[in-house]
Order: sequence, then C-alpha cells, then structure tokens
Amino acid sequence: MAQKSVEPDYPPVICTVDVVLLTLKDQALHVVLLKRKNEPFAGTPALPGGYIHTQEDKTAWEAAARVLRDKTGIVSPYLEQLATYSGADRDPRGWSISIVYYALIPLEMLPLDNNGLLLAPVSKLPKMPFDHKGIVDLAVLRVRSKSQYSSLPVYLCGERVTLPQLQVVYEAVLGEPINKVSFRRKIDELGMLEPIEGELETGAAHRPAQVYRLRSAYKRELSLVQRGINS
Amino acid sequence: MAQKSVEPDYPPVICTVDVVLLTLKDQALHVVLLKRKNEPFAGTPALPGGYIHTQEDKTAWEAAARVLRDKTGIVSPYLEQLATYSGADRDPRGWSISIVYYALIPLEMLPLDNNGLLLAPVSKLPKMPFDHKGIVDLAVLRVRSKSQYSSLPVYLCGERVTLPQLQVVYEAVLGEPINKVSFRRKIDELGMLEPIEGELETGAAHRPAQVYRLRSAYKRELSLVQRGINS
DNA sequence: GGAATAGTGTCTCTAAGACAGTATCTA
DNA sequence: TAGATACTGTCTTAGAGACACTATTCC
Repeated sequence: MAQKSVEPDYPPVICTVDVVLLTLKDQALHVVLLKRKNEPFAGTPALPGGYIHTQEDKTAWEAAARVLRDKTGIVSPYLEQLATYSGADRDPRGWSISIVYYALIPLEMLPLDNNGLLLAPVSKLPKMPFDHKGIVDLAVLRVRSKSQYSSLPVYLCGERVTLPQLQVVYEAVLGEPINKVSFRRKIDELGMLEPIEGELETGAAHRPAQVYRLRSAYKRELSLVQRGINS
Repeated sequence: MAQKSVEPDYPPVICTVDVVLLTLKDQALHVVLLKRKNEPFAGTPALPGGYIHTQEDKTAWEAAARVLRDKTGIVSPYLEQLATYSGADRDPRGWSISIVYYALIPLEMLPLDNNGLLLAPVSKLPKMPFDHKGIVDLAVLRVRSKSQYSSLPVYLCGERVTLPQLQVVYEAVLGEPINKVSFRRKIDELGMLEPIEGELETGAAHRPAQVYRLRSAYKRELSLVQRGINS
C-alpha cells in the first residue's frame, strides 16, 4: 500500500525457502539433495528450494511444504524453521534471503526411485552451491542438540518401533552409545510412546521386543525432558 | 541477473528486520518499544524495526544492528537471530517477511532520556501491532531456555559483577530461586568470569563481595554447560 | 558486639550408569 | 538345549540441594 511512499526504492530482495531433509541410512544421517535445474549452479546437487510464491503461499512454512511436495513428493513430515540466511553475496543474482526449514523422515518414506533424489552422508557432503554446506551443518547441529532432550528422533522411525530400534536411532543421531536402562527410563519419562497391545517383533533368534507407536498427541509436537537423555 | 527469466513476476515481498531488545528492571525482564512514526499503526508502541536496505546492509544481521543503532543509539549488544516471521496477512501492506533478532543489554546502557524509548514488562505487554506480541513471547522463551545452561544472562549485567548480583539476575530471568552453592559451582564450571584481583564491592553492612569481569573470550560468545544451572 | 550478607565445607538425596539376572524367541 | 537379545531389579556413583559454619563489613 503505502510502501513506496515510506522508503526509497531499493533493489528488490530475492526471497526463497530451502529445506534440509534428513534421514537415517546405515546408521548415519543423510541429507536429500537435488540436481539444480536452473542457473545459477545448474546441474549441481543442492538443497530443495525455491522462490516464495506470494499468491500461492500463505506463509514461508507453506512455501517450504510446497517446495518439498513438488520437488520430492513428500507430503507432511516434521517441518520446522531452522534459520534465515541472507546477504548481498550469497547468491550471484543479488541480495537474497533464504528461510531455511529442516525436516526428518524415515528412509522408507523417501521416494528414491528415479526422480533424481540424491542422498549424501552429512559427514561427507559433496560440493554444494551457495552457503548450503553451512546450512546442512547447522541443521545437523540443531537436530543433535534437540535430540538430547526430546522425542525428535522418532520422526526418523516408521509408525511402529521397538525400544531397541529406537535406541539405535538415538545413538546414531547423537553419535554416542547410551546406557540401556537410562534410555528406557527417559523414553518412559518422555511419555510419547504407547505399546501396541500384544504386538511383538518376532522373527529373530531371541526374545521378541514389544512394538510401540507414537501417541497421537506427539505426531506433530515434541515431547521434552528436563535433563538430557544421555548424561 | 537471470532472475526474471526463471520465475514469473510475483508481487514483491516486503523485507524487514525487527529487534527484541530486552533488559532487566526491578528484577523483571522488560522489552524496549518505540512509538511508530509511519503507517500502518503510526503512534503505537512497537518493536524497533525497519526495511532491509540492500545497498547499505551486507546482511540481515547488519540491518538489525543498523536499525538498533539508528533508532535507539545502542551500538554493539549481544545480537542474535530469533526467528523469521512471514506471511500474507501479518502486514496490511502485503506479503511480508520480518527477520527478528533479539538483544540483551544492561539497563544502565539504555539511553532512556527523552528519545521516545518505552520500557514494557514482558509479563504485561501493551497492545502491539502486527504479530509483535507473539514475537516478544518467543524471545522471552528463548532467553529463559538458553539461560538454563549458558552464560547468556551476563549480557544483562554491566562490566563488573559480583556473584550474588549475577545470581539475582539468573533468578529473575529463570523466574525461580537457585541454590547458592550449586549456582557458584555452575558459574565456576562455565568459566566465563574472572575475579578482578583485590576489587571488592564494599559499602554494605556485611562482608564485601568479590568483583568479577567477563573473560574477553566470552564477550561475544556464550559459554555452555551440559546439565542445567538449576536442577 | 550485633546484624547482615559473602563465601565454603560437608552431608543428604536424587538420578544416571553398571551389572547381572530372568524371559522368550530361533535353530 | 544353545545362543541371542529383550527386559528388569538393584547396587554404585556422580552431582544437585540443604544446612551450617566461618569471614568480613557497617553501625
């Protein structure tokens, strides 16, 4: 409305969203990358991202969800804002903003057929355009840090999970072994899981494990504990 | 550069920064507000904020620092990104982004003379435009949460501080009493303070307290502990 | 000396980790 | 039955909180 009357006409800002989509493969965090179709850096693997469409997207969160859906086919993962990167020099096209979100998803839910999705281990990232490497590093830091006292890693698991499976996931994310008894005490304290009555994970040559599912209250919201899960 | 050839011309996004400047007064967190000079909401107290000036600001952080300097005279506080608010409906002028930063400052360093700065207790905020109330609430949450395991509250103190003074600050921020012995153990563990040799806070009718200063390594960076400062 | 708060030594108590024992499956 | 891992009971240990005692100032 009164915008132009208030401030001088500065060159416009390029407004984009990017998504750090993380999954667990071979006990290690991996990030989903896409070969860029457009310049700059066409052909290089990069984070899924795109312009904010002001007539389509109500918010930047919705823009990120749309980008994720359109570029990877993934519909409603745990999607949370990470940080906003900005500046004159980060994009050769000009002064730009990227509102970055991160998402977690079980490997099985990734459509990895032949739609161009690449998986890169976060410990050994390929050359990436813009400041995407730093962005992935920050996302991993955030996920590790939040996992220390929350239910965040359950979003890396499928609907059904056993405690031994979940412990392996936590250990992979945190990068350190966890005491079994303490781990179970903490998961109990978090209260996000409920046992599926009578359902046991059989098939292995040992006592079967109880199968749990995420309580519906925590499908979209984290559960927290005061003191960390490990130490 | 090739921007327009890649995407259709969407209506531009209004790109702004806002700053939640917090201080401690009467043992309670207060936020600094300014009466808006321009429409919309001219005359209403609001967070200091303004447009990103793409020819002047190298990054959004610099834009926030500039806004703070120009509107309040404060030069280099602890200034960190909080979150980015965005959407079609939050600003009557159109689709907007606000990259929000928060800053902490000792009350004595606030130029509260007659330059229009208002102080509002965060527990009883006045009517504020846009989504500023929610923004302040999030900033307070963030500060409380970070204060549980970091040196963040020292930025609310002046250069010289005693441990009893600092404990009062922590208790005000966290909103709960802290065990004195544990508190001192934790501050020692944080390792951010060094005693000023021979300098004691005298003048009161009791044993004087040792005066400390912030080690230079922590002037701009937080110190962290694994387990919380209280419980 | 009395009052007040600073600073410290030490005991208690809570909760995390270690360890080992029992449970229950496959081969 | 042997081997493997799930689950659980309980002891040990680390660290947070409680309490009390000494230190040092002003009045």
